[in-house]
Amino acid sequence: MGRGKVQLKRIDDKIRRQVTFSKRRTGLIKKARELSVLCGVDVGLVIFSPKGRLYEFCSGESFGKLVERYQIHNDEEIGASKDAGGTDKMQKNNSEGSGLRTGANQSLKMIQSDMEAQDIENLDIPELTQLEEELDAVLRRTRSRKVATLFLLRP
Amino acid sequence: MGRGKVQLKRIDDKIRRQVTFSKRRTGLIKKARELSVLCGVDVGLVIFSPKGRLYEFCSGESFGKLVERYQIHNDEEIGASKDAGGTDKMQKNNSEGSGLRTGANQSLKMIQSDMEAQDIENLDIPELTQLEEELDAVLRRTRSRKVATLFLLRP
DNA sequence: TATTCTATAATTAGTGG
DNA sequence: ACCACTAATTATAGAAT
Repeated sequence: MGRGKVQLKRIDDKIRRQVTFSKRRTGLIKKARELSVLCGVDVGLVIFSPKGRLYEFCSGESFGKLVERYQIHNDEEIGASKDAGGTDKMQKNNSEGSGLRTGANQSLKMIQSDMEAQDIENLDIPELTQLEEELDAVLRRTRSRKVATLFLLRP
Repeated sequence: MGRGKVQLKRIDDKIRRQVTFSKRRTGLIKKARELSVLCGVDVGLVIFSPKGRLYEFCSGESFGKLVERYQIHNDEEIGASKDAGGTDKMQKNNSEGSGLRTGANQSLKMIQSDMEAQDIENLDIPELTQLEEELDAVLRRTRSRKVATLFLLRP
């Protein structure tokens, strides 16, 4: 799917391999999501990068739950619904000229510095779990605020 | 990809849904294999059909092996989440005896203080949007790290 | 229900920023 | 390492089997 045909073997060139990894990983996750939505099925997908970083997609329940189901799949299955995926965005910068008001953007700055710190790499499971929950909560709050602002505080 | 455009919602017609499931499932597994081969990465994929049938793909070692490892850790570290069964937990034990290591939990503390601050209430739309994206990214990273840890850091 | 045909939609390899 | 572009490959919706 592109200018050249694809050979089913490991791409030698490191750069090209990384680029392909990035593109195809995104595409694969997208297709996993489409399958789960279009057909109403549960899909779990994990991708380990060469450096041990993990990318995952999971429709509905958590990956852990899916794994549990995997173990008992010979018996029967249950149904559930939720959403876990997301699009890959990760842009940074716009540090100063963004028109951010001081005082009000403390949260934002905290998150930014948090993202730059590599501390996450050193957290253990309980810490990661707790952080996950907290982030999830903050994200919900942020989205709520956003929607509320959009609907209620129009100029 | 076909005679008609695709709408990202569950296909109503049972027959069409099943046909699509069959085709896309095949395609998804093929693409998972291509990604793993082309880029030399490990990929695990599980698909539960509505009727409980399981389809899977796994590069390298079997998915079952990964699942076993996952389960071991799941029992050890977060076995408590089993009895709850729900998605919403939100306990806030973060005192100090929680076993959090100083240094490594900088991120966590930042988020915690962030949550306590009410600054989010004062952000405008662009700020909220940016914060939303950053949180989404951090959350994704956190979950990735968590699963990666579960899979890779066996004792 | 799965597979084949094939016109068309979707993905992506190569390229440049 | 990510974004946009575009040509070309690949996947697949619909129909038929």
